[in-house]
Amino acid sequence: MIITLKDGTQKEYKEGMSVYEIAADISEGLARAACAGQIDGKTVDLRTPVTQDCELNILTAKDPEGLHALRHTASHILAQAVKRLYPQAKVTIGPSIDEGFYYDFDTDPFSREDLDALEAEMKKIVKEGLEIKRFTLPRDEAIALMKEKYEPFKVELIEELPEGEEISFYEQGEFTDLCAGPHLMSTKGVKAFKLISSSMAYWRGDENKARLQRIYGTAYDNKDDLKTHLQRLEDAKQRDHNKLGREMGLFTTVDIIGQGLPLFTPKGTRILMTLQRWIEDLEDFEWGYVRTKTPLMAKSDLYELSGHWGHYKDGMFVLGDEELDKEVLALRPMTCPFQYHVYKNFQHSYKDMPYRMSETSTLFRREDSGEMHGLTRVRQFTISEGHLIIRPDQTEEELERCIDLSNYVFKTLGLQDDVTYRLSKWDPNNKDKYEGDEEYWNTTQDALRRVMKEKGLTFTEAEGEAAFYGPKIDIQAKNVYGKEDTMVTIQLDCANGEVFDMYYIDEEGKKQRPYIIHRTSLGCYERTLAWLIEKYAGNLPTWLCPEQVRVLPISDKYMDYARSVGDKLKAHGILNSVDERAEKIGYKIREARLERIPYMLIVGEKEREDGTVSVRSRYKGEEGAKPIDDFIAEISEEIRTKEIRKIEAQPEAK
RNA sequence: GCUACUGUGGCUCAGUUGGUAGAGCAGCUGAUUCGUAAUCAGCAGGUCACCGGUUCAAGUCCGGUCAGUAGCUCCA
Repeated sequence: MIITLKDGTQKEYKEGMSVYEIAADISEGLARAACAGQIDGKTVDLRTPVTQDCELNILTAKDPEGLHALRHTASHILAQAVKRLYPQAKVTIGPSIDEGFYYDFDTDPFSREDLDALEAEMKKIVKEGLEIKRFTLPRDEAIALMKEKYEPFKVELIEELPEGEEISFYEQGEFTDLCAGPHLMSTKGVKAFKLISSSMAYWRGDENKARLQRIYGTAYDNKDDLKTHLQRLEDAKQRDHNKLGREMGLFTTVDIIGQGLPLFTPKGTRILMTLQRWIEDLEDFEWGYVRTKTPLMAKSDLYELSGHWGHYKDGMFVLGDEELDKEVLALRPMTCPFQYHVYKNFQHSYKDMPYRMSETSTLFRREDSGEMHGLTRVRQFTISEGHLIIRPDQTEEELERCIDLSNYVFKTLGLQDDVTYRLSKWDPNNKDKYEGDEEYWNTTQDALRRVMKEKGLTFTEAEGEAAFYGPKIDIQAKNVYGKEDTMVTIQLDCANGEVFDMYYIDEEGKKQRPYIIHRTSLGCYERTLAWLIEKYAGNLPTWLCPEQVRVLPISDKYMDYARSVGDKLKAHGILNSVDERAEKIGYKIREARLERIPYMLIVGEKEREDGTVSVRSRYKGEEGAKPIDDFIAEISEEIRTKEIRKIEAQPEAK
């Protein structure tokens, strides 16, 4: 058979040679580095026999799939170490993930000391250089083997495999695990690894099932990559908005006020207001929205009609007792039905459509106590909410415009490269959670999919992530720890027009049902602020800074001039303060840098005489003296265009 | 909500086997009036998250509550 390698060279081999044998034939070094193979684009185990002409690629830890195999092997080594130190522990599953691997065990919780001991045991196993052997068994024998080893979770997994499926096992020394592979040839290939943390996880992600102990780790084929990875985790902690945002004095939380209820300081509020004013003006003046202001609470009757009472009551703050009180109110977890009633207040013609409503909307959601995190998951938050009441024929055009708007917003904030798109679908196996039938969901999901394809977006599809009334386009972003959050959501809803008896008058004077698009443009302000802090490590673009310029007089002889500079900046709408303290100029500069002020204007005798300011910026460092009006013109332009400038002179970390 | 860990002045931390709180930074006051990454001195600030228990004695031990962190589950 003829094998075509990655570089295009062709070689002839005897039929049935394994991927590993071919790698060994190419070079010893390649065989040593090999983690997996790829036959005609399909990732395979190194032990896989090659039976016909094909394109063969030997994957090493430099390839993502190769690294996955290595980490998967690392997870098996972990499992083996756990079985050695805790023979009563039951193994479950242990896949590789983007950042490393994990393995879930049914056993007692692990402490950090336990993890260190396991790490030491893993090092031993790696050093033992155990050969990893693969074998397959028919179903009953596979079950028998796992029963013999008292591994009930594995038995359950095998029982669920479809009839006739090849059931493979990997064996290394005394440890055998049910596994589809691929794996390295020997445990010694896992050259650098670290156990990161342990925590609880539910068997099959179901909170009613067994509680397992999950150990997270990461692994590489060399120590340098591991070191880089661990360093990156450290650096990420420094950018964590929950730490940095507090350090910068943007927000705080107070025990006695409650969980998930952040307080914004004047500085933090300034940033939020800058964002909010920008979004409101953008929507109202450029994107054809009308603004509403609707109540923060409503009678339970409203939520009963909207379906939230049935689907979401546990997530709402309910005021009053249904049993005792005549009237029960609830704080709103969304704005939908409120805006529907604004629409219903007027009779609309087909010519008025689309009717695009927007609201800077504060919402309340009773998140479980373990769910809160910094500014990204809170109980009270404000979003750039909006509902577009549209004719069905306008669906695609309006969906596209919603995507365009949020793309424009992200681009302006410099965040467009960090987002991924997701089509959030219903779960056909869990119909109770959703309103509407199969046909409704297929039609609406198809519409969203079509729009995303037309926009040329790459996106993933996720079952069970839809709203109960319709599917969503979710725009996702990751925080510094790699955890994903929804930043913007665009939802198609063809059902609530009927539920709320909304209509418009068509060309023939007849009533027609509109469709509804639920959408955000920037999403949640708190969450966006968190994202910005992490993205820019606190060094926000000038237009978003709560203090854009600080005026630093050399001594208080020049204080009057400094104040006049400050006033002049203020008159031009430039946020600034004058440092009036009797401190050395070097000290004042240091303070301003630590506070991440983009521009410092230093004024003294020379400046007072010739009407200039000495500019020091975080972008260019020392910029020299220039006329104050020139500086104002420059910074005004930067703010007006919302320019994102790359910071060259990094402020010193504390 | 679940599991583990954590909780000392605004921030970062110290506090030995339980003997009754300490530093740096920030703050305030005074002095210094200064040319580009920390001027000097002094002062003030804590019922050691909260509640209860053990003890002659608890920041230190035990229980509960609240809050924080990671992960799980959830996120209309």
